[in-house]
Amino acid sequence: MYTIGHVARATDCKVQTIRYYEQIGILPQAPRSEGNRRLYAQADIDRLAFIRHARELGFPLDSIRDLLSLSDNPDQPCDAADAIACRQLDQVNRRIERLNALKRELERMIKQCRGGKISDCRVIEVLSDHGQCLKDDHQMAEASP
Amino acid sequence: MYTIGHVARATDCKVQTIRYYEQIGILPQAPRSEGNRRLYAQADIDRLAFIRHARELGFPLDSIRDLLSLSDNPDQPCDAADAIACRQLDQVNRRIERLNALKRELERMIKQCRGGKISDCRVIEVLSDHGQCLKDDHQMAEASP
DNA sequence: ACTTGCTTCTACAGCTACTGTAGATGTTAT
DNA sequence: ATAACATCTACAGTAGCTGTAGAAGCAAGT
Repeated sequence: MYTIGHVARATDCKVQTIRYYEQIGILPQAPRSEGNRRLYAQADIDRLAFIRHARELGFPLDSIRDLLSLSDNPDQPCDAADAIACRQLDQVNRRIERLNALKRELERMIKQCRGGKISDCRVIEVLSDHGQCLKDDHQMAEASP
Repeated sequence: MYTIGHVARATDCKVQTIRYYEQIGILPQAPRSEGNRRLYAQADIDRLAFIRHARELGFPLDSIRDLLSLSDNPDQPCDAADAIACRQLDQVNRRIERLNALKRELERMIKQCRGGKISDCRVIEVLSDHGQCLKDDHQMAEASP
């Protein structure tokens, strides 16, 4: 069993954040020692590491709750899990695409920079790209019944 | 020139959020109409779209400010821009890697699900992966089974 | 046993990045 | 001209932490 401080160090997460996660129910209530200290097992560390990574990737706690429900209830009806997984996969794919666009632009800039000058930075254009993700204003003419 | 409502619709961003961004200086003070309404140009829409995408990807406003400074000051010393771009590129690469790990696991689950049962969901393991990103505590103890 | 020093405890205030609401005023369609 | 809606300012509230205060637990050295 690990102390909260150990868990915090292992996951690069603030002690208060761990207590906060327990409070909002995304981490289980930790059992306590004689002296009322929280005690954690490896599984708790894994769960917390998962939460932290997902948060850093920009997932809101509600999505993370969803994802965790997949591993918390491995016996739930398959189509429910499938729906959650598909929805999340969709999100993940979109994120990867946009990150790749940003990555390419940053690389282009760095390369150009080595050559001497930047002067034309297109980071904005790269992520503000109207074609692939925005309002349906201009693409709803496609599929009407 | 566009109204704030138009900009909000074009970028899928709340009107109040736009005013908030102006207030904290990440968007410029918009010029006003006769009747005191804010007026925006296409460049503002692009900038805002960029900010929104970056936020969705989990970048804090401070990082976004940094990125925007690249396009705001295209004539700044190259090494400063280079440092910012490299730092951000690094972040981006790490995010992409982790998202790919999550993607693979979600795909595995969905595939398995189509086959009938999930029962072994490893989303947590996938993102809590101690080998590639966490504290160096047990990096060396890894060799023992 | 005592003291020093660190960790953990609860409780609560403060922060970032929004989001919602109230009440007044501007703009547009009928 | 009047209704309906958009925008204005100002401020309160929310999510997701983060910091601080003050008390209590615990481990090491004397």
